[in-house]
Amino acid sequence: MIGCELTWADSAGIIVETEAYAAIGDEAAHTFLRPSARRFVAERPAGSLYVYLNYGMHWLLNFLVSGTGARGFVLVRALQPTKGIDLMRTRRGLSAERSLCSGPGKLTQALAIDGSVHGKDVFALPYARLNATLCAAAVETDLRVGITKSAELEWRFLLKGSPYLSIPKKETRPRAS
DNA sequence: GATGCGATTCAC
DNA sequence: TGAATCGCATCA
Repeated sequence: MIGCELTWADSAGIIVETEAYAAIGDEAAHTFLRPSARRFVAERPAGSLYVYLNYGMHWLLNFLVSGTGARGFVLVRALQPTKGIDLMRTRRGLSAERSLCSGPGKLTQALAIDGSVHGKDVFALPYARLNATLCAAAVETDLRVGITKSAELEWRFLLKGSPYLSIPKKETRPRAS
């Protein structure tokens, strides 16, 4: 999904950062502890939006996805704003384009996404659209952010070199001698 | 019912 | 570094 443009009503952005959460065996995923999340995976089609309130204040946007034999969620963590940027500035209460969508809670605020769309099929929403814009996006992986369980998995995906990431890739720089 | 804990963000 | 703030799971 890195490099795809997410259009949401009046605003849009290119997805530059995501994280994967597996429905089975991933201790950091909601499915690991929550029956409601497991039911969601079992009952809904791929493309369903899983939107939940984090820390009591931030809406986080996930897509239910289906792979070869495995299902799970893709958390959208950062966008490069492309449309409705002034609208985003108003919703975010700041002007720096770099900061409008550089975090999972920031981008939902910028796009005005909240729990009212939880469970909806993104392909059935008239005002939502997901389309590829980059044919050969350079994708890097990194450890997931803010995770304590199953923390060793490199399931964060980044558009290489993008200035719109929530956090830059943790570099394994060669030790100075 | 009470308690604890986050897939975060922002100000100090 | 800490506060804001709420849904869900767990336990009494």
